[in-house]
Amino acid sequence: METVSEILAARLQTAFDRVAPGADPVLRPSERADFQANGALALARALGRAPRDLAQEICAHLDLAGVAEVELAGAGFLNVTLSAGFLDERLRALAGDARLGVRPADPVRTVVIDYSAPNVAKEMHVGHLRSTVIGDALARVERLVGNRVIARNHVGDWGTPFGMLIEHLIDQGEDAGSAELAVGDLTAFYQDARAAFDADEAFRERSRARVVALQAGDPETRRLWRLLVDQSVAYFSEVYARLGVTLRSEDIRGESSYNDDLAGVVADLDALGLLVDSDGARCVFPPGFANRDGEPLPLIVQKRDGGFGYAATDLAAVRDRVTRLGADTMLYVVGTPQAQHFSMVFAVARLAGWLPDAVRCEHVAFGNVLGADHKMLKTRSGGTVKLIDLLDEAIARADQALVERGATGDEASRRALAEQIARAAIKYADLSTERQRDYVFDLERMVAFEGDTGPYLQYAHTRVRSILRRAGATTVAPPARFALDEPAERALGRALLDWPDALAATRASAQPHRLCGYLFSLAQAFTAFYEACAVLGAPEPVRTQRLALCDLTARTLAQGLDTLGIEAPERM
RNA sequence: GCGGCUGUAGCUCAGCGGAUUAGAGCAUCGGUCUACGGAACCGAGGGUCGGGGGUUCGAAUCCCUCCAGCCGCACCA
Repeated sequence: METVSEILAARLQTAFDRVAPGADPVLRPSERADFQANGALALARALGRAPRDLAQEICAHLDLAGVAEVELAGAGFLNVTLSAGFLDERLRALAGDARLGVRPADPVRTVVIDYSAPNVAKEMHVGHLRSTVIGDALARVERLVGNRVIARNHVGDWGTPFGMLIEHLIDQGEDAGSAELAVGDLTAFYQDARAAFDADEAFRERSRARVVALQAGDPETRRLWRLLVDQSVAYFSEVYARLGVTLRSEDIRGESSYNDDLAGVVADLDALGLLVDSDGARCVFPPGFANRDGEPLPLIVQKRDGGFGYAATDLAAVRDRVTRLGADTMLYVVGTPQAQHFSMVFAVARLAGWLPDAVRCEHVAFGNVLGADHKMLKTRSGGTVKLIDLLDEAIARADQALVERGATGDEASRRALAEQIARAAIKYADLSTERQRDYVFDLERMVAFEGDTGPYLQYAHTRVRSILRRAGATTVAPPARFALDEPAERALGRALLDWPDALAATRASAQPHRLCGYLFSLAQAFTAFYEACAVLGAPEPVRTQRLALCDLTARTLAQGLDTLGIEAPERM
């Protein structure tokens, strides 16, 4: 079904086109009405006319019969107030739509989302939290609209550290070593390897030789490497499961999976005449990038020693995703520090013709997670914070809160609920800020049930569900009409109709915090309605109408939370 | 030095070129209760939107400049 804003936009466009073809009506949500169209003001300047007169003229061409009332206000704003009949019609359509007004993508597009990207034999820490949580939310958003989503987990599984890691595995004994990795004690494993490397010249020598053997494809070395990778992947899968993240092991395409393509990337760049030899390194100099001395900045695809840089891997991945996967959109959910790197990689890919203009390719950058001191989040001893420790801490706090509030039921189900709340707390806190900013990690606030938090949204959902449970009906009959006589009813109805637009805004900007903001305002609209309007005790036909509003609210909240990767429990 | 990101209420954050009082949440203070979960709701106080210029009828929003913080700037990913 068409969304409310689409219907309005189309009608307004028609009117504006009559006055100035192609002029943007500048339709926006309004605090003074349901929507406002500000386009007349900008247009007035372009045409050298008086804004109010122009707005008046547009108004005369505007046909909103059966949709809304328009009022000319201020300097030339068009205030749009949706009519009761129109709201009724749209809500009845919404109530009968299993998709809650979200149109399936047509045509279906292929969206490749690169996210999470932990390193083999290294702990998953807070640095991976944002990529994992944001990427997974974006993947869910795309799936919801019906696009074909291909998740790519660009795991760090290659490079010089693996010589050292494999030698350490040998020293430790395969069984002991892999056991340590399997239980997720990756920090110790990596640090011990590092310590040996730093302390022992013989170990260093072996490590270097091991890297050579690995790259040469020595079978025994590859077997040991595979062991490291497999153990780590098993651990990652566990973390994803506990976090409620949809990444599967099939989504993993480690850096190593592009090894066979790297020589081809270099050769093709060379054939295209883009390759420049600089101090022995083979580089591409995309225009518009300068180093600290103002010289052109290279993207190094092949190092002086013949090894390939990560730029080569990223270029190979771009090519693979465009040509083999057929990507229409590619999102890279990677931290902000890599902005320049990605912008160079994309620029080179475009130069080489591997990235057609029609393919949207975007670095979905995000800021750091900070501690209470506003510095990068670290443990008290200064180490990195394990992702899983963060989750455990949140679970403990959520569980404690449940106990304090006298949660009933057995310990196992309470614990399960605490885990749902903890996931909601952590994910919502991460997703609800504009992603480019750094944000302060404060468990106390995140787990709180008050305010703009994940648990508050879950709670709002349980309250709606409670009403529906008491009503006893498994399916709520759509009313013959939504009267919406109470202001709180009307506000809730309006909020429900906005869901597809909120989703669209989230997609266009790759900003999950828009979805969070929408859900929070929906929850607030519901609680205001809840305070003002009795549902079960209301006389018919109001009761049926209000029950339908409750049903839509419950479905929208649950759907919205699910799209953020957050569960919506029935009770809490 | 060049480039990027950030700077909005005591704290954490929204804010789409617009309309008297720049919004939320938390915290503070004051209210609301026999409906359906008070883990709620309503209200109040609290802001030179980092500073200064400029464009505009109109700027937190666009442009310039300065300040502060973080990050990047050739063979680690």
